Amino acid sequence: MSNEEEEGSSLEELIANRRKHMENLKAAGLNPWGQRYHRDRSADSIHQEFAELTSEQEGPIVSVAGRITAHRHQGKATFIDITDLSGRIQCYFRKNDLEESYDQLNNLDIGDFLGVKGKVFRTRRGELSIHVQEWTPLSKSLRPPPEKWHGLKDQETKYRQRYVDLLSSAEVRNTFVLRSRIIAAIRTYLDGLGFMEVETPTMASLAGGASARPFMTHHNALDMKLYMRIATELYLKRCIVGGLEKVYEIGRIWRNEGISTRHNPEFTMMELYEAYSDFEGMIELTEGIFKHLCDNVLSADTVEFGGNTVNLRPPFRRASMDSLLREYAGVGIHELRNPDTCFAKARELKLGLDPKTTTVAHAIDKIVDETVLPHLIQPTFITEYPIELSPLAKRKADDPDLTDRFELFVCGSEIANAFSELNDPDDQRGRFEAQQALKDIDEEAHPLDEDFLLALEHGMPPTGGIGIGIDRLIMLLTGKTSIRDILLFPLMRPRADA
RNA sequence: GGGCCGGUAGCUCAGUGGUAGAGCAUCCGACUUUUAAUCGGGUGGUCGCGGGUUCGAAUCCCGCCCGGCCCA
Repeated sequence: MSNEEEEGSSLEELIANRRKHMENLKAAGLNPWGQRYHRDRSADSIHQEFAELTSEQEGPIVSVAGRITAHRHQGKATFIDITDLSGRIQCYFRKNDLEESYDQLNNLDIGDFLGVKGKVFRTRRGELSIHVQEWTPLSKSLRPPPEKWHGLKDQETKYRQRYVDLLSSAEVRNTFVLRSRIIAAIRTYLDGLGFMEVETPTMASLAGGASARPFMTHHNALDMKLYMRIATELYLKRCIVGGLEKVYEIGRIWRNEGISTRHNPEFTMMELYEAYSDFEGMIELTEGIFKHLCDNVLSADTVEFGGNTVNLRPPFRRASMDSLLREYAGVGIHELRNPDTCFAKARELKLGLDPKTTTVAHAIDKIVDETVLPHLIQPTFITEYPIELSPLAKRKADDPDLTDRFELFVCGSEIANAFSELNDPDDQRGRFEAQQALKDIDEEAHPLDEDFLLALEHGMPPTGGIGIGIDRLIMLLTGKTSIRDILLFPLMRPRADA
């Protein structure tokens, strides 16, 4: 042909082309950046509603809006696929019907937003479509989307530019829709049980309630050091002291640790406290949540995760840490609480732990990780944690070296952690002090929280509490083995040249 | 922090020492029920960045950046 301009397909030229189309639309009196648009159907609802429509029949006039995901120009007829969050619908444009506006279709590009109005019909080839009578540009996409068939594969771009990942993949969109539904279902379930959702500080002068390194920040006006929270536990228990009885919080937690397929520095935790309950009550509650999710979100009892089929329909297996250690490590929990036995076992397992820089609690944790967890594919409550690992949990009545606590593991991954809450302020002070004694070798030791002890001295009823790692749970329910695939915008190093 | 793998056109990928390729997208042309539309013709590259070896480097060597997987 004889175009005077240099035509090319470098990114700059692709953008220039789209800008030219934008100008052409403006010149034709069409606004490429659109206005509010009334749509009376979603793409999927049309497929639902007119599933039985035959090629001989004619449906009503409908209006839909979405992104152009395919463009099949065929002389005096054009097919354009419009995709919205619900799905895709094909739109059919004829020159006879549209007169001069038909020619303006040339100025639409894949990726643009478009509103259409027309009659529902079924094509010769059997595809339900909209015979367009009116179309309205809603927004221009000045940059080209990923390839239509293979989509976006590059992991780095998928994470750095998640919007591109989302707009080019219904599967990715569905993962995040499912994430939202899971969290909504948990709220619905807890609200139905009479729990109230509360909000506690994400920044405070102390970061307690868990073993982790916090992020630090600074408040200018007060000129004070602040920590980002690593758990919600100690504030939620203050709520129980105050008589709120049944509280939960679904909120962001920050832990200053490495990044891996299971760790992002900020993540979401659900913590819940119920007065007059205990860890047994938390088992019932956990199983209730899973049952609710199976029935209302998954509509299934099993999920595929990392090559395993996991049955999430309660009840789940319960096993004490002692029995599991005896079975898989050949040593009981009471023996392991002895530092000599513990580090001898660690050496035997080649865990590379140095007694001078490692606490017994950490060593026991590692031994369990190494020997027991790989065997726990199906949901399993590990119960009766030793006191060293559980500085905020109530002692077992018949064995004060153990606690009324459990953790729920699925596919070797911790999903929940719960216990009967320690409400004896003197015992709690002792536990905090024991943590302080470890500070030299364990920088993640719990800080001593005087204000929390003051609260306990006012009296906290017997209470059951639980924390559920929402991201881990969502990984499990969506079958994603990397946390980055269920976080919209995972933390990335900045690009040097971008 | 360590090991392995990867970074080439807007996207998906070939190319392992001798003139940078394909498909899709894009541009031009044909085509009034197509659908990964089809057919014909074009355009498009700092081969992640920086050094080195070589007559010659996307390719070999060294360093760095970013990402993935595994390990600690």
